[in-house]
Amino acid sequence: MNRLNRPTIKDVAREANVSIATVSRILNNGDGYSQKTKQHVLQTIEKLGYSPNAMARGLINKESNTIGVLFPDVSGLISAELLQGIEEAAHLRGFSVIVCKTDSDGHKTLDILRLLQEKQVEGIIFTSQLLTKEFAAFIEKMAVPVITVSSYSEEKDIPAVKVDDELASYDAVRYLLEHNHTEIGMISGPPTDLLAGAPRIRGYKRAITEAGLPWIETKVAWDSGFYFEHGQMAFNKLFDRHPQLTAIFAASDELAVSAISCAQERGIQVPDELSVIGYDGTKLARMSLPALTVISQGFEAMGKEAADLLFQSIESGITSPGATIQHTLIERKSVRKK
Amino acid sequence: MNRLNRPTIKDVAREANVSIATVSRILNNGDGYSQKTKQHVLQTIEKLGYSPNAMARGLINKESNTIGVLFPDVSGLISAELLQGIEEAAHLRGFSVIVCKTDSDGHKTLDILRLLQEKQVEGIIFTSQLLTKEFAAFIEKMAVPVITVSSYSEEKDIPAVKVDDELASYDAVRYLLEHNHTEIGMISGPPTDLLAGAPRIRGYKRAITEAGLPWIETKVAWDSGFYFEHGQMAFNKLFDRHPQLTAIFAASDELAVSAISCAQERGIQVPDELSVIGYDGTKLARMSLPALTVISQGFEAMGKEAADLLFQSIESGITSPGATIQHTLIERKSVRKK
DNA sequence: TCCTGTAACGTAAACGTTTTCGTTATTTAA
DNA sequence: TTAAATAACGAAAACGTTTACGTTACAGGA
Repeated sequence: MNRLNRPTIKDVAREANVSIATVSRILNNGDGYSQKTKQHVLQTIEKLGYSPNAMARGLINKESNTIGVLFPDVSGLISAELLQGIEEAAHLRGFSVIVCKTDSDGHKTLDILRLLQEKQVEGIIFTSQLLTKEFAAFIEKMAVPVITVSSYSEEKDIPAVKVDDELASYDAVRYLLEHNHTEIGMISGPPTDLLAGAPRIRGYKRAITEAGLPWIETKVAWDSGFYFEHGQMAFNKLFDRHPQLTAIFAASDELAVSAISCAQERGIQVPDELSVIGYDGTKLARMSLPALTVISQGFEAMGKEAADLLFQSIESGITSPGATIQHTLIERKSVRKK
Repeated sequence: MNRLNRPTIKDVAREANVSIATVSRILNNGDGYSQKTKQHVLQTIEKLGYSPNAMARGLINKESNTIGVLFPDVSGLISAELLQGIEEAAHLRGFSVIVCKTDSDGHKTLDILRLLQEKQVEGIIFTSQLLTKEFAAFIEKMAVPVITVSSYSEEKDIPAVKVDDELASYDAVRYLLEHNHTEIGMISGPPTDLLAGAPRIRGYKRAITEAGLPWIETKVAWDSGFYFEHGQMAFNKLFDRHPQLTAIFAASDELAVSAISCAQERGIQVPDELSVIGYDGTKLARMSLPALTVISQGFEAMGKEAADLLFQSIESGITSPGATIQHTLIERKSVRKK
């Protein structure tokens, strides 16, 4: 008996007067036993409360039925909605998901990868964080499929599931332009952020210049991130220099909501005097006041898609090509209609 | 060589001309080897890129270094913030966390428990869902510690980490009373919800009656849940019957935010004409407009506390007494100051 | 000198499974 | 009737570890 006093397949075999091979065959519904013994064994399994040990099983089958998911931070809506989709897809396949938080710390990330390797995960989903060459090399040695979500890799041939950030931003600003805005500012993430910073700024710039409007660098402002707290300073920077702005494109839902708050503080009405369009399309956008018009990434579906692709890789052994997810524009109440 | 061509301890031993026992001893820094062989073995480990197999290790040690966490739904801020705390605590102990979503489905929940049992998790955190006798019986047989969070069990002796919902609600309504409100309505969850419905209504009722105000049943309204979508109907029910209300206690952040939206729709100013106090204290409350005054449960800290208690149980073998978390009232801008 | 102690290993069993071979007994075909 | 096929099992190896136990070699004490 083990420490936990859990019955093993041996206990079942002994109790049922058969060999462990027979019990195993019945559990995996192979063949090589009569219906009578099957019933009998099933009954003693029930009687003893036996449950197979996935570690022993995995040891011999070389499978853990587990994947690992890495988030820089797990406390927000983006990770939550992604996880919802991932868990859903995993559960359908009988897989479990181990959730890890990296704190965007390279050292910790490597530690986590090492841990996941020891745990024999069969695949890895890497979200919202640059997959560096170092990480890629490590995972390469792990010899399990990876897929990045809302990210990409320094290394080629790592599949990615993401929206086209530049195009999505372009569409957001186009929408503003189509509603007769010409004084459009942007609250962005840091331009040094190659994942969600720079590309969105590029989209903004392209839409502006294509519309024949002057490209004015100070019309895009940012702080150090994409959270609500980062919005305030950026908003103030923006409006101190450009009080004439009539529209803002914010690079995240939280930044957009922050902008609305700041506007209100200055007595600027949204959307009457200032239109705001967000980016992400989390549940927060629906709950904003006024409800936020956004470019939606559809995180839950994205998570599901990523997991599905990962499982395809796991089963087929061939690395997925990835997928670019179609963003959508959801019209709500934060942009003044023309 | 295995399917993944990963080197095993045998490969290391052969390459280094020692026995696997020696390699194992070095890896677990026991004693019984010279510094010279240690260096040599470490080098060949590095050279081969060897990584121990946690399943084999766990099989013999009877440990998985893994806990399971069950959420009814994983897409919201509450689960996200809880998870943040849980993951943090687990990682410190070298544990991994498997996240499962039950969809509040009893059958699925049992399936998941079975799966976690097979995976040999060493503990279970059960959140925001009633731990029925059936579940408790199953976990009892698993012989691993459980702890409920924001919930409780039909069975005695199951430790719980939660705030005192009734008291917290009482405090919320007291706060409203102290700010000279006498016409106070409540947007609640369904009173049939024994976890977060009934107790919060009780707290409301107690505060009202203790203040000498009449208990009017129609002043508490609800729909089928605690989400943003559930708020609208409840708000309308409430205000159609009681347009004189000057304050609302909402049983969740989302319901509170929903109330503010609905009020705005009716041209009611918050907080000038209507004060709103929320319950939960997620990040959403900070981002609301006006920023939401709330009873905060401190989910991240709660998750951490629950995990810490669980690990104590795992290590000591004795079942935790649980803990009731102190709620706090965070004053922001959604309640009119007296 | 011989004995004892200890450092530095190696051998092999054990963990709980799956699976490849047997090995029976029974049925079927000729 | 007999040979061959098949159904219904059991024995044992294997998966990658840890660990109890045994063994060797050498140092030090008497």
